[in-house]
Amino acid sequence: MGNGNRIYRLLNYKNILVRLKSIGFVKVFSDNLADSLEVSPSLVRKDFREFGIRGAQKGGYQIETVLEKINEILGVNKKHKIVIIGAGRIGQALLNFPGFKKDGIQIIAVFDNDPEKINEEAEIPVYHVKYLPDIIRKHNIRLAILAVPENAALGCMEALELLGVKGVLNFTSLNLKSEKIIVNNVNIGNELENLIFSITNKNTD
Amino acid sequence: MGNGNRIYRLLNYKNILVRLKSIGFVKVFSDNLADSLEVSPSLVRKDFREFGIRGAQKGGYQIETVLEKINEILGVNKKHKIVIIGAGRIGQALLNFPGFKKDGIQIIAVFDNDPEKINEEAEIPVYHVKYLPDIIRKHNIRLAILAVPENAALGCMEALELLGVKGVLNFTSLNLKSEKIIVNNVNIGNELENLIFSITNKNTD
DNA sequence: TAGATTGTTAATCGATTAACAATC
DNA sequence: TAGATTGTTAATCGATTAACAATC
Repeated sequence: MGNGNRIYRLLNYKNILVRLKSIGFVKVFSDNLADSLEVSPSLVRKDFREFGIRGAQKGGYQIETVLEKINEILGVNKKHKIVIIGAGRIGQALLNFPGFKKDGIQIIAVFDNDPEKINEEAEIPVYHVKYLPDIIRKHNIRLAILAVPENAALGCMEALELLGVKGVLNFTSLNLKSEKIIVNNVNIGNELENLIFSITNKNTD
Repeated sequence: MGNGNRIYRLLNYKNILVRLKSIGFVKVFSDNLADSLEVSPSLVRKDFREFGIRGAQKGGYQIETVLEKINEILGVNKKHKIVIIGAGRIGQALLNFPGFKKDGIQIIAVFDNDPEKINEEAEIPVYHVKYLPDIIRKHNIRLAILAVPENAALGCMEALELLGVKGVLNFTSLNLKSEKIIVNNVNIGNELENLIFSITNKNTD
């Protein structure tokens, strides 16, 4: 945990600020952001101070400045090359996911072990998984998205560890951990079950 | 927040217990689960007590009993009928998502406004979105998965509110809120950016 | 019995909020 | 100036852990 939630808040601030900017806003107050994210204004100011984002005592925060700083903090100013492992439905959905098309994110290749899925001539090529080491080394790739069937997940993780990959976004239902790789587990099944719990136990006030 | 994290832990306990059961285990100790989830044994015991799951002072917890209780708490013993709005790549990936095939989850229909995507004869039919009200009322549906383009998200939410839907699992990049509906926002772009932050700022200890 | 594990209370820890002086 | 907002400290709140009596 630590300041884990802070980063998610930062991402939310960013989304709001991008929208505000697009409708011509220039300044924003901690109060506005607090309302929108349902936290206290103190927390917004504290978050900003934590990352060295400074406001003006009277004029609030300059949206442009805050956005630049947030992008710098998040590291999205730099190019990030990623690969997707698994060209099944989830892999393909992620390949075309609009949220990955922005910022510095560049999908280099997709991998699968099904010959039918291979397409080395595509704009973003789909290679057989046996070429994974070559491509990762050639492009010095540090990030991988894992969208394979559950029974292939551990094997992929081992390969990625050996190849020196630094981060994995894991869409399999296996809760993966690694000493060498930072893993972010996205468990869609759990998200649905959590929602089911919430509507079942909703406090009807 | 509140006990929000507690439910996610419960889902993780469940996943571990299912695996333990499948390899023939009968009992489990708070210590084992604590190691696996990287929390303290006290917390495991506290979580269980909170939901009325009792162990034996010497013999730990009966896996079968705990699983039944967890499923009861999560409400997955009951049938849950859901619809998916949006038959694009994400919608289709979710339609075939293995994690949704289990438990009491039943996907009734998919909706889209693109005539090319309509397929009313499929095993899980894809209807034009104009039939959304009919189907929701007919099947008394309380859960919807939102997988539409960003610009259609707010309109869908309004419709779902009017139709009395109780919960929405939102895959659009818009952070949705509602007075009437419990919304669980799954922002895949944010998850990737969070991972990028983590590998950029990793403390190399 | 001795040993081990639960159930539960008290202590700790960290995150969030309230409050307010500084200042534009 | 008066009013409003930041920056920051102290207070609060809640979640987690430590500790240990109860007990099998």
